Amino acid sequence: MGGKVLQSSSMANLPTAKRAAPRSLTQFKIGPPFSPTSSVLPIYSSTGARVEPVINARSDRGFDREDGDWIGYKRNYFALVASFHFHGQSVDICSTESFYTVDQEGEKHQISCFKLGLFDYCLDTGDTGKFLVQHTSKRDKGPQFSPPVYNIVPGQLPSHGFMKSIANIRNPNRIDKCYEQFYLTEKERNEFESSSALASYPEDAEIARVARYERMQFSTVSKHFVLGCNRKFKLVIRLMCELENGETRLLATSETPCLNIRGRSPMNYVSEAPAEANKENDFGQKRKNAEMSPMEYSTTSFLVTAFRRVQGQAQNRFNVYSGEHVDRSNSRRRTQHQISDPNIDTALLSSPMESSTPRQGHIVTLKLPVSKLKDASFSSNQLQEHDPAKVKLNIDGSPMTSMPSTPRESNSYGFRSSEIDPAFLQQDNTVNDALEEYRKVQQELRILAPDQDFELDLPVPLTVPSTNGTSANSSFFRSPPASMGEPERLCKHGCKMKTEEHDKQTNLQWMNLPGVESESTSFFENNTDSSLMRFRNSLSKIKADIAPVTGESSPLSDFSNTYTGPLW
DNA sequence: TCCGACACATACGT
DNA sequence: TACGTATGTGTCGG
Repeated sequence: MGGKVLQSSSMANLPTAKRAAPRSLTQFKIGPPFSPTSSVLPIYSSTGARVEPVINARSDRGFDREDGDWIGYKRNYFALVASFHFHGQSVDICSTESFYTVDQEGEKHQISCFKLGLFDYCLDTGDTGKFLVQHTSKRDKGPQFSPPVYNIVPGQLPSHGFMKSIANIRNPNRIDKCYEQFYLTEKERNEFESSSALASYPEDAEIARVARYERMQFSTVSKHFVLGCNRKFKLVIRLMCELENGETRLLATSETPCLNIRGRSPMNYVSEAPAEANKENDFGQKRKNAEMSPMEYSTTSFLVTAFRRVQGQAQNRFNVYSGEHVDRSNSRRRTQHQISDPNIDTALLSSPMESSTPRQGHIVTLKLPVSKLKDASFSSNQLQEHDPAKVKLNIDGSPMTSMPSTPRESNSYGFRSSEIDPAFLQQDNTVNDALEEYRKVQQELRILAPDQDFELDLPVPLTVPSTNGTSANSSFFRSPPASMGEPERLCKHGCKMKTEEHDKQTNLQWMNLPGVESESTSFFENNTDSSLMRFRNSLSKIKADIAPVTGESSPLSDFSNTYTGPLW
């Protein structure tokens, strides 16, 4: 691990997964960085209709629930899958439809390609893109990469059970087949309408349906990882697009709740009795259960630009979000374990200057350079809340992942809809209710204050098409191209042995594994995404501002009671 | 105290 | 069932 330079373009030592021809890093390089005030841009189809992106993501390995906190270990791997789709649209929309966006200046830009990436965000320092590394299966002996940024089309998130079942496959045939679930085949990517988005995707780069991140670690190499001071993170999925001019823009983000990343130091166990932490070797590193535990965090395209206009609170983005993610995601743990209150915990850990814990204060104060002390002091009482609008997109992404990977609904290899994450399939009702509510309220706002611009960005996670989608007949769901030929069947000694019948049997057994059936992946248990709650709260504020002016009662008064179901 | 490097144990795929 | 591999983590030393 240590001492190795992060590689972004090498394909050496990767597993025997099916891969596209090597390509240059520049094809994956993110374009110019955002200006600090840039924000999430809307997406429109060629007809001018607004389409709402929904990000679905889940961690299948590497994080544990402990005393109400999410815990990860720097030494251990974590895994994550992410996909996106457009609300109410088929996942094959990119083969028939094109998209454009409109920037802050009102300028229209054609979208040539969608991209999706995984980024880290350090709540203690506000740093992003500095800590994640991806290993190959060779671990210390292999190279390390920055997490890749995928060229991606809409897709369906595979279930935890499915991901579990393919976590360690080594059979080349299975790997090949698996690869075809996660990436468009040659045939699929060649079947599109000339005016569609898919026509403008890079020809020489893979196109993913689902972004798969395996063997990920929070790097211990980073110089920024100072003495356990930076240990609270969020993982952020960003849906981006590449414009015709080559620039990259942000379209939506989804993030985890606060993750407490433990290193090997006893400092990372401050919420435990020191003696307890030191009982275990290597400073309390706990042996982890080998069972993969799922962790879900769906969603969000959100924004608050409207509130700036309506309420005149230009800085409200931060205020609106501040603390809310943390509070909501940890609401239950707070009542049960005060010591694990993320804010209290953070105050101790990230405030060396004010810490009442001699060990921490002593260590950090001694070793932190002045500049770092200055940086650390800001987080004495609160974390640096992640602001998706203030991201830097000039972070290189490795073009490679360690494994190929995602299931389609059904194909010639027998993948079934049960391998799609059930949570992904259950979003419709909740989200449709929210969407209807949103439209209703927006209409009200226009009536109440016609001279105001109430162009609210929809913050709700949106849904997959349930019945009217064309997935079943989509070119995205066809068999892999014959040109790929029949994979050579070899035994472990390299002999061509397996018969076709044997292969079928093997695949059937694989598909019938108990773990393959979908299981609950409700990781954040309806608390994951606070964007809808924020949205509703903010609408209420708008209502409160407007209602007195108009002096009329409004259905808006009942907004908070309109929808009482789970938000996500 | 941190962390790279190596070693070992165990689970799992074939 | 043997074998090889992936991964969690124990340990040493700089």
